[in-house]
Amino acid sequence: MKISRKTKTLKIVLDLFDKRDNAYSVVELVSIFSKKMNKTTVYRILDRLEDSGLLHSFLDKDGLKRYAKESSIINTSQKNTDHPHFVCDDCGISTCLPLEVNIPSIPNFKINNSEHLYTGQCHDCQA
Amino acid sequence: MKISRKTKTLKIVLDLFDKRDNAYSVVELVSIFSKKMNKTTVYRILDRLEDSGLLHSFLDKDGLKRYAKESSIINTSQKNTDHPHFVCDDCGISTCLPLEVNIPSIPNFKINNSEHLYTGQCHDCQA
DNA sequence: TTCTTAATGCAATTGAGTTGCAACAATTAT
DNA sequence: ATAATTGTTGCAACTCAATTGCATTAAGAA
Repeated sequence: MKISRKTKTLKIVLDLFDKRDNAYSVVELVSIFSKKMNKTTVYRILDRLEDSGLLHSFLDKDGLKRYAKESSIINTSQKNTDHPHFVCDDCGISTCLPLEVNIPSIPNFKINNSEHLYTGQCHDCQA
Repeated sequence: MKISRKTKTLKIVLDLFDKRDNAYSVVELVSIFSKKMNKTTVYRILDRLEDSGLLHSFLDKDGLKRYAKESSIINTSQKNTDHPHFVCDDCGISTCLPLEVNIPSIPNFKINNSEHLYTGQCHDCQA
């Protein structure tokens, strides 16, 4: 799928992701944009942006969906979704980690996809 | 927390995990036991079993909580929760993978916990 | 400027998971 | 063995992220 119409709301969402490389939960985004667009619209725009390859998503420890720019990982020859993600237990900030993910080969299992989530403290939250 | 009372429903749940080493989603378990106990009871028993260290849990790709025996990983000197999990895209079967998980050290990040989820085809579902 | 249809807003709905509370039953004390 | 204690269960209601149907709006093409 491609983005067929550059609407006002779409630009607002893209602006945020252009400013920062963090990953945002949908809940956060709905709240951030609550005065500017409907919650359903947020969900649908994120969906579209993921389909079109501009964003990617993952689930955090609470099962909440988080989105980040597809390009927000620095070094990547690999498939972009296959990098680990980090979520700070304290402040909730969430980022893509510029790390290689090596998919193990396991007898009798054909692995198509992997998700790697790390949690802990980010730089600012370490005493 | 410890299991203080060995109730009938608790035994029913334990029996299932004793029989098979797979990981089950709570939704599956609620369905499996629907004639024998209330859905809330299933949730609470699983909670208790995890607290007491007999089960561990993780979230699958759909954000559904899955439980498996704490001992269902074969070789382990490491902390039990830190092994990868596999969920078959086709049949949904889910298992713990007997693999080492090496937690990377990343400047400015203190990592306390990691979750690793692989999806693809299990042995039976590969053509 | 008009037409086509993608995109939006709103309200209602779904589904996993949680909570309050009265009733029940596993263990402990008598 | 019986009664008292309190952990456990069932039920109904609820929370909250996410989805859906439908009428309305607006972006881009004709």
